[in-house]
Amino acid sequence: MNKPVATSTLPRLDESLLSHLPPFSKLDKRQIRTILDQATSRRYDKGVAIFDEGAPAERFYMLLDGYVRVVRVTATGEQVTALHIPAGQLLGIARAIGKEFYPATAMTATESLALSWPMTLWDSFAADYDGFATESYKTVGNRVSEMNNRIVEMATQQVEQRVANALLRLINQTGRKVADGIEIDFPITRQDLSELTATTLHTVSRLLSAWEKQGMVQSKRKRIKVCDPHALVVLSQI
Amino acid sequence: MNKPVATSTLPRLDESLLSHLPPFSKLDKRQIRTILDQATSRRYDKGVAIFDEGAPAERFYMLLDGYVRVVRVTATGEQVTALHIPAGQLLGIARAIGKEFYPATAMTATESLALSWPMTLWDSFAADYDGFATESYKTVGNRVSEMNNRIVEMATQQVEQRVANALLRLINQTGRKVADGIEIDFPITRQDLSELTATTLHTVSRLLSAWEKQGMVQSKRKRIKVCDPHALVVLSQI
DNA sequence: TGCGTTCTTTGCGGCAGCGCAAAGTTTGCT
DNA sequence: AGCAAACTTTGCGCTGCCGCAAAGAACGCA
Repeated sequence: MNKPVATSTLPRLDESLLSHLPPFSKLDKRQIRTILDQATSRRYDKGVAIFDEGAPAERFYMLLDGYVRVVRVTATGEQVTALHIPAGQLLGIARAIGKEFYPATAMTATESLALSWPMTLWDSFAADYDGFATESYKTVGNRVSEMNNRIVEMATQQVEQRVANALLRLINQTGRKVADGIEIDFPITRQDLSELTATTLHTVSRLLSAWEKQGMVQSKRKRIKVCDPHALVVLSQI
Repeated sequence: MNKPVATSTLPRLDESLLSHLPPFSKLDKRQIRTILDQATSRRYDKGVAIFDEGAPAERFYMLLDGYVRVVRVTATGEQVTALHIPAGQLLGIARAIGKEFYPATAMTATESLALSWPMTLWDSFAADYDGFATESYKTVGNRVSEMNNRIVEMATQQVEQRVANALLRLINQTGRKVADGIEIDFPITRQDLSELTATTLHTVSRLLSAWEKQGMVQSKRKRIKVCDPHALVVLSQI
């Protein structure tokens, strides 16, 4: 779990970075300027931790580019991915749920770019900026819903259905239209998918092979393209 | 899913009902009086829904007595219990996570008593009463943590360990010391336990039988007593 | 007290998916 | 180009757990 090397406050962040994102979309230029001037911008390599589970929640983040996996590690060292977070969302908002320590590790799934602020600014943002608190709580709400869904899924569905669901969620969140299908637009391994669906990389590999034979997906190393989303939906709803 | 019959505002609610509960503990007598005067008190039979998944989130609740299961029902009618909520906690606080509809069904596990307020009061409570909002968010945070734990558990542990964990959680939350062990102080069936741990009542029954033979638990109809919690801890951590 | 309902126990067969193993493929590095 | 590391595929045997079934035990009600 190697930390990123350099912290850099870019000379001048453009206001358009934030102005269209929900937690900030109600603010005027001057407010956004202020917020940006307080922010630290940092680039992260792929596969590094933005913050670690259990560490003091000293900063909160806005993911500007890339994808982040929210991961928990078990006593025996296995990783379980709780969520995928796409660009444009807040991250590490422990303060919004009254936590002083990060409850999970945030790991970049691709090279990523994020702004961050000291957690001490959280309360002033919430107080000063209209809609900021509300939108943050909505973010929490969405994640709660997603976790809820995953619990139900894992409790009631078979591996094949869970993997189908995970793929569908991924192409919904982060899908990119290509020639003959929708591709997950970041590198994702069989291992990653297995950690998302509580199975093994072997089983995922077998499933993808089978689906490929049926023309539902196409995959190569770290790339998965869904050709027939509808077939997956059908599969997932058995 | 039969609804409770009678709504009754009791003649005079005692302030001590709320004064020691975290979301209200920082308030003075006059404030609590005001809050109580706005509250509706209602008794619920065992096994009824306090509110239903998907319904407009029109009220929020404080569970004064009893136990509530937070349940989601799948397309095929199976029930999955996401959480158990003991007395003394807020319930149905959809507003705290920016939701307009209840994300799950709250079902009483025992006869219960709850106060409730119209959701329109949520914002004024948050604005007027010191600590109310913060404590509510902490409640959300704790539930997020618990859900997270359940996801990890279901992803990595075997049935035996999950059931052991569920029992331990139940005796921690709602355990009552008795002669030679700790008893879960509300009626819980094998079926209930299986819905908590994503398995079948048969498997739960078999496990309890086996554990009883080893002297770790004692159980009768709807009652489970843990005699050797430590042994369960050991089991759950394999 | 007797009867229906709800809950629990136990046996048995089957199979989904895991664990292990080994070989094949792609990528990055020097 | 050549090698190591990372990722993927596939086969095979095993087993934990489910599904089905059926009987037994406890409770609630008339």
